Amino acid sequence: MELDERKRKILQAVIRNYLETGEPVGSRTISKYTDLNLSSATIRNEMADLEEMGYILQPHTSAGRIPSDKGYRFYVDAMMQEKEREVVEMKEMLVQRQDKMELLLKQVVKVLAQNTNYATMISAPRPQGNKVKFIQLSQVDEHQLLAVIVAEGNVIRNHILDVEEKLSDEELLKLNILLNTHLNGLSLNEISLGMISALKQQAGIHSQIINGVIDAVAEAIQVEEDLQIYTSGANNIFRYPELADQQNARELIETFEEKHQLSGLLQDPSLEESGTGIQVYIGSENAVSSMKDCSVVTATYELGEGMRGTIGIVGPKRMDYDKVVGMLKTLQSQLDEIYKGKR
Amino acid sequence: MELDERKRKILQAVIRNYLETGEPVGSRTISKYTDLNLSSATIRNEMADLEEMGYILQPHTSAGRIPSDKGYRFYVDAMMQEKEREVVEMKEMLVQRQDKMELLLKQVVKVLAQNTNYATMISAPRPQGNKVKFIQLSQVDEHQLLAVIVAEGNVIRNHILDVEEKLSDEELLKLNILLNTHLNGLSLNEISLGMISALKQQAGIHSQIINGVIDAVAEAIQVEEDLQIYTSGANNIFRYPELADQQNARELIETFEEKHQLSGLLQDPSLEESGTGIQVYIGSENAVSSMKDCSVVTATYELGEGMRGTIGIVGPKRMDYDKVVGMLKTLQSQLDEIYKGKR
DNA sequence: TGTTAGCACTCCCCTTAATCGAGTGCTAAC
DNA sequence: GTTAGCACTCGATTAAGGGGAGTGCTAACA
Repeated sequence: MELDERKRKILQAVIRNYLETGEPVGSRTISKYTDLNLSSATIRNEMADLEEMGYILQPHTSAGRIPSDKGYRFYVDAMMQEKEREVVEMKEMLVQRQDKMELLLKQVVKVLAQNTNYATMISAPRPQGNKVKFIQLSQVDEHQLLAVIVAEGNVIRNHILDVEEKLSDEELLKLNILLNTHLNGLSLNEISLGMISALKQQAGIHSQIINGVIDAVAEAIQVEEDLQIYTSGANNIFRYPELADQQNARELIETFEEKHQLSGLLQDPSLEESGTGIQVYIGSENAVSSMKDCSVVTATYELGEGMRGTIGIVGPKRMDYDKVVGMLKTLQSQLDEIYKGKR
Repeated sequence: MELDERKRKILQAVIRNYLETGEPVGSRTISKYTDLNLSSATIRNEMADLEEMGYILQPHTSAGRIPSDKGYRFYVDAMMQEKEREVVEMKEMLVQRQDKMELLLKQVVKVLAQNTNYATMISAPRPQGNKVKFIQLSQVDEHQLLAVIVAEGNVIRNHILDVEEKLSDEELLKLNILLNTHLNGLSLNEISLGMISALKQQAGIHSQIINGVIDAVAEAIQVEEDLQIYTSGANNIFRYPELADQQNARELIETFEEKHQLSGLLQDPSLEESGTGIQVYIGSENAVSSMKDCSVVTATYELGEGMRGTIGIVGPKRMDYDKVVGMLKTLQSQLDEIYKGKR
């Protein structure tokens, strides 16, 4: 059987309607809803076909139809094609551009959650380069040294080191030069144990300090395995009865609290796959079991210097894909602008 | 009417039983539960008295009794007195002492949530001192300066500044000395506009940089109004039917997502009030409306150098106060030890 | 005077039955 | 190919009824 124009229209009408109401939709509704001027009986025939083809299904006999995952998939694919052009102007919510990355990300998910009424999540952009760019040791007070390590992508890490006694300015300068000349431009793999012991030797009595610095360096430039994830609006799931029953709600909330479960969805930022970096997972298409009744829309964003992260929206399968995709697109460009404006 | 020994015992039995089961408890149960050797009829008489006195109440006629807020209050107060002595050894979960404060706090709430099956929260210790301790400007690359500000309590803030052109080492040194001599030891109030313009004048062509530094300083030493709050185990509320209905659950989850609502509970760390720094809010005793059916136990902890934060547990009114208070006490001492071990 | 047994009564909760109605599939006519 | 009509299905909602836990009260007992 083929999915002709009329079937497509009916399918779309069913989905649209279901997106709005959350209730199974019957033939009579469609008959009035569309401009096809067909009677409910005809619609019924077509719907029976659509069901046979797997695009829609009945929760039980003599209920209306709801879209199947396959149906949603059809709808999303169709919509995405249209979406390719427009990048709407989004509200000026991000206007006060925060310098702190963390605050920015938190704000983004929050605003997004408020505007969409879905649960949202974002992974912090992870630097691709992970080389030491700059190291600075300073004496903070009698017994404390401050080590600042700047890695590529301006990832900064501070580390307080305890020392027995105050270093003189010359000693400090020497150590700084020593560290910078040897470590700058190196990645984690390139720092060998041999090099470290050589450093220690040159540092003489301050070899202990080298240890502390190396630790800090390692921490700064290693690609963090568990990416930072921020979430917001998890409570929105209560808006959707089909997600809000005890068991389900609890699992979902837990997933959002234990953010590591989300990393699977937010990892792998491959801008290539679809041209826009936007992907839609419907129902069991995503691997997180607690989200098997949800849809997840993710978008890869870029924050300059090849720093990439992923932003995601989790909602019911009947989510307003149209709006969500639009928002994510806007956000992508906004984030880009923020980065540009920032420096 | 007076709360004699027997009444007290019965009240305690009612509460204990209710804590376990979550069901209203009847006279017959108490008659067997306690070692008073009284018939259910006698218990009934006493219970009627207790109800009249406001310690317990009936959800509806011909149901058992449940503790009122006043009843809980009695129970908690009585228990706290006993509790004053013991500080149990807690599991060695915090053994791998984290250097990063953030990680430590996250770990603490998580472990606590897992062990208690309640929702938990913690506020990061806020420094009392808020004076500049040390400032360091460094050239990171051609067009970027790194400003590091260390405030008292070793609160460190980094700030990347853009500059037109590279500064020479002498210039940098001059600026560093300028900044440190003028700003060290000052609090936010003590940095006047006059001082800033004087600084700018002395900085000459680099006055723009001063602006950036001042911004960073302000950010570093201002007492953060909204304290950092970490939470965990909010999903645990689903374990308790009396909290888990749609409306309630949603509000609670939201409260835990929007952490700022929690700050009221975690602010004001006054170790003085009760000797242990542990406080219990029952039902509407706490100000957060979504928690009117919950009890909240908070404990002030100290992480050295007068840095104080608060840790809190939110659960049903029938929470296991005994266990919770014990845990919090242990935690207090553990955190203290961690701090000591750390430096 | 305090304690207890007994009993009628209350009221929630659970189960079962009945009704309702939206929506279907099928058939026959247009 | 489309439509009207109709019997049918089945979840949802409502109603009724029995069961039972627990109470308050009274009267008897130590």
